[in-house]
Amino acid sequence: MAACCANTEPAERVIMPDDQSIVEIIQNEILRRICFLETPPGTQLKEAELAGEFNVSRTPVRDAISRISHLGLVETRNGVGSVVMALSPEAIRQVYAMRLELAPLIGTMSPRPITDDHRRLCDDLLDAALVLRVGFDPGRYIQINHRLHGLIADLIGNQSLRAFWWQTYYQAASTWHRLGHALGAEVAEALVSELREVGRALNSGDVAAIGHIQRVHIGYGFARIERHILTGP
Amino acid sequence: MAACCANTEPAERVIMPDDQSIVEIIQNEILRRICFLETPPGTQLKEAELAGEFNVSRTPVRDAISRISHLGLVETRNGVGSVVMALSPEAIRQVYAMRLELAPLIGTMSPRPITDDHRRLCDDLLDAALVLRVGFDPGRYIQINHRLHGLIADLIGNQSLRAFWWQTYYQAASTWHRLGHALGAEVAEALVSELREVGRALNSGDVAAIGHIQRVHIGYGFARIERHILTGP
DNA sequence: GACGGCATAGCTGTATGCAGCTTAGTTGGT
DNA sequence: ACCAACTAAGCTGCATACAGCTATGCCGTC
Repeated sequence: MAACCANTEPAERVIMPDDQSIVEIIQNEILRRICFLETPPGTQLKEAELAGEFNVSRTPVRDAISRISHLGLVETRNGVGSVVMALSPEAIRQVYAMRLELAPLIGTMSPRPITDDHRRLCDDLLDAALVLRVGFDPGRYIQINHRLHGLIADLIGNQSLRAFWWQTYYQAASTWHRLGHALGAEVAEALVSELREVGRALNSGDVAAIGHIQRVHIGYGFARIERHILTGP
Repeated sequence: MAACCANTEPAERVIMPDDQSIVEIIQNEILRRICFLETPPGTQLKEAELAGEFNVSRTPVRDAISRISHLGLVETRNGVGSVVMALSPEAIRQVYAMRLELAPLIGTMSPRPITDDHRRLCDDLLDAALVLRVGFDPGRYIQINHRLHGLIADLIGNQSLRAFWWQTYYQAASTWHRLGHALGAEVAEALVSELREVGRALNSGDVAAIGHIQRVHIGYGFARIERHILTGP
């Protein structure tokens, strides 16, 4: 569980002995808000404001924003501010193309062992998703997706792959979470299917299967995005 | 040529209209020094010292170091300093495993067109490598390798893949450049072979071939590292 | 009424000061 | 001679002040 090469990883360990610095806390919180659509594209991330919220000075906030700038989700311009950006349709396509390639590698590149915790979490998420199918709630949908992503990322043994998996997740999340608001029933149904398949693979102890399940459902998600959002290049 | 998702990319365009900030300049310079072994593992990166060198305050230097911290090549500890780290043998293995998977994708994920500039550069590099074969010079070896990497990265059309390609390059470079010092003749010979094959592929206009050539030679390089450096886990 | 220039408010970029932490060296005691 | 505690130096982490840039709204002019 080395911390190396795992910047964008929220490090939400079971026991969190406060070993992450203030900058990392702020960084992860900003990322979470972006992919949870709490700060949708167009929102200004004012350093002074965030500084007041976290009871720190502008310095750590500035550092946090600077660290996540490489994801392309935030653009900072001098004299103007840091604004949350929606990735261009072409960028989204490239991110998804990358995720389609990375997914099958989850099971082939030294995956980590499946534990009962993983199975339990998957069951819980499935229950939550079933509730979602009846009455859709965008916030809960995003949260379930997020925790499912964390579950799968936890099975990735290769540090580089795990870091890339998180990076592309954050880049893609904002866009297709926005889609969830539009067509709740469809994505809820898809999420239930995905969780059922993942649960089956977990019970079989087959991490490779999970990788391919991801590959399949990322493809479905991308098709939905292409259909409903992406119009221009 | 969007700047999105391309943090670790040195942006050494033909015309560099000074559009990169001071932080980015310092960031790229630090990374260059690390992978050129000018600041070998164990070296302390003192903020005040670098600040004096670039005629700025500690703030931008601090930001630059913070931005590259996610690569695992620098570890900053409070009260101690920022020290250049050698990746653990296991981390190196994982980075190489990742590069072996990424390489074939260069040709399949919307590669960019080959131009005469690419062919000319490859010829120049081959000439330089031939000279190297007679009298080996670690510094020149590293530089040729670096420019070859830049050439290949320039053929990658997918922004995510290009960013990952750069990230894993920096992570791997320091280690196998260290190896170059030890066995000059062998790596020089390998570099000549690689450049000849890349040149042939460029003349055929076959970017996919270049991806597979990379895959092959990364495998060779990794085997050399396993043989000569990696001993512990 | 419309347009151009200007002033002003607000943000980021940078410099600097200070507090806290770590380590190495030193000094005193046993 | 050895060990322990202490002291001082040096570094990072954070806070704050200021300079520079940008956008917006206002006012004067045509």
